[in-house]
Amino acid sequence: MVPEESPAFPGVKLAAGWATIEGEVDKGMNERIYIADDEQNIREVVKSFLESEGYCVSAFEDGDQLLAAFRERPSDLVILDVMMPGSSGFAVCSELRKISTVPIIMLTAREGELEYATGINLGSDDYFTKPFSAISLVMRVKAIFRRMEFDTKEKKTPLPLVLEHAGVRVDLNNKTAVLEGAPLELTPNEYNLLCYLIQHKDRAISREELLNKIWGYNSEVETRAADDTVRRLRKKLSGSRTLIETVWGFGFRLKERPAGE
Amino acid sequence: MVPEESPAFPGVKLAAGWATIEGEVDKGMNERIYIADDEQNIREVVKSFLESEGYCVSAFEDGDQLLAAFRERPSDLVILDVMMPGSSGFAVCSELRKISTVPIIMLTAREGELEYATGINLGSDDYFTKPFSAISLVMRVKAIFRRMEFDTKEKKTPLPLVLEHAGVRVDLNNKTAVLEGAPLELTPNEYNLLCYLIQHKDRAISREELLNKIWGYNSEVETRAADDTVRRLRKKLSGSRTLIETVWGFGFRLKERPAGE
DNA sequence: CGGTAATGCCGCGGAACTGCCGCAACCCCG
DNA sequence: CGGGGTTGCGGCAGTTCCGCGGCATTACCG
Repeated sequence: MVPEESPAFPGVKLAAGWATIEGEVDKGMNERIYIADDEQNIREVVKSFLESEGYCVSAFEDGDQLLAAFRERPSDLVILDVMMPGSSGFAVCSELRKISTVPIIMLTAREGELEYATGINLGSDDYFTKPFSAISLVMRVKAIFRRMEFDTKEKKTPLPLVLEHAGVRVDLNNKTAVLEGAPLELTPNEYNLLCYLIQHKDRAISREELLNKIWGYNSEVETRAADDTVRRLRKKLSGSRTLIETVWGFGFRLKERPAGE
Repeated sequence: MVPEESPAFPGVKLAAGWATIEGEVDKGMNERIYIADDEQNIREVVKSFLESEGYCVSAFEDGDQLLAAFRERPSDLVILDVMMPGSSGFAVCSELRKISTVPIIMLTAREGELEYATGINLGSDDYFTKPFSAISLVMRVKAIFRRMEFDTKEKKTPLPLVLEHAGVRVDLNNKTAVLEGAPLELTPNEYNLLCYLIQHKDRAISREELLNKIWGYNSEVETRAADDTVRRLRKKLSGSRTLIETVWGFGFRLKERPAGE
């Protein structure tokens, strides 16, 4: 990556050393973050830092604008200054909490402003006292997203821990698959595909559905990508009684191979 | 606008009309929760939040009172501060574990990061570092109850004081590890990691889970940090029958090396 | 206040994975 | 039976992921 100049701070190199706080490049995750602060400095430096980590950031001059934008289109995380013209950060926080459980980070000028919240934050997930380190803030943001992802992942763990179909057994706990007793080496995509197919066995599933459920709704892959994974999965399942049929012009369907092949 | 004061707790600001988290409706379950914390703020805020979610909450100023109440009438979940007058949260946790398998959530200040996973090893189910989000805590509580409901039938074995796996023995009392009779020199992180892996042997564990459970929910380390500790632990375990597999694109899994070689 | 251990981060190189391309085979339908 | 769209296949290249050595910082300790 070529060192890029911050538009807000000419002469300040973003990529020199700290732009890549994590070796990760933009993965296209693009969680959206709203930030409200009346100080232009703070807005822009925080925005720059977060954007360099791949987040989609919108900055607002006061909390009311942020609130309006949030009602229009919610974000995945909110950063609020406490001291702002118009509604205070606390008020905005409360308003947000009426309509959402979005994670909120509060920024405050003095330690005392949050004294009542020592140890706990009522509505916000965390708070920072100015002056704060932009890197720390970025880390905290990432930690919050990490925790959220873990929570949601744990939450949607379905009831059956073991899927089985025609000699193929998939253990959701181990993330392992077994074919007639022999372990089956599957890549992540193949594994997810197999799970989804078994959970919807005997049902015709469109390519569109597969792409949405396995590759994600905002995936940019082409339709044929599903074909490839199906093909590779078929190869590894060859010889078993599990069969992935093609539904011509539509998608696929998992069936059990009839006895006399 | 100023956030309303909680009628029950003057000085503690609560937003009017908190949206029920996840919009779930009160099912009238009324699970009972005990919480012990010497800070009144925390007690009352947590109590309010949990009660607004339909739980029956009792708060105690220290762990001994909680313990006494628990012996009198057990609760369905316990929240323990680590730093308290009288018995520490860890001590209370151990005592509780002698008589019950009740889920326990530990709270601690951000300092003392080395003992992050101590609570986990003592049998607590989760670990929060202050400051934490009350909403996150509530979500965690709900997740625990959700999981409990799922494996009600599954009988939890009382937490063993010595973990063993494929020639590796870990003594939770001494915080020592032995490999085939020879003492194993482990750093704190390595020790905690090994404990967690053995306690969840054969299960695929994501990096997020490792970071959350061992480094703490508010930790700011990068995900690759887990890789490093795994690597160093692998090195010390090389030559044993204990194997830490990598689950590509996900995390790790502890297994026993097959007989061959 | 130096020395040692522990820990996390960086960058690299290899390996695994994955989407895409072109082509041939296939299917449906008139 | 022929044509147009669809699907399967081998190969390929770009991307992502992971383990490793090395290094800087921090914590611990005498």
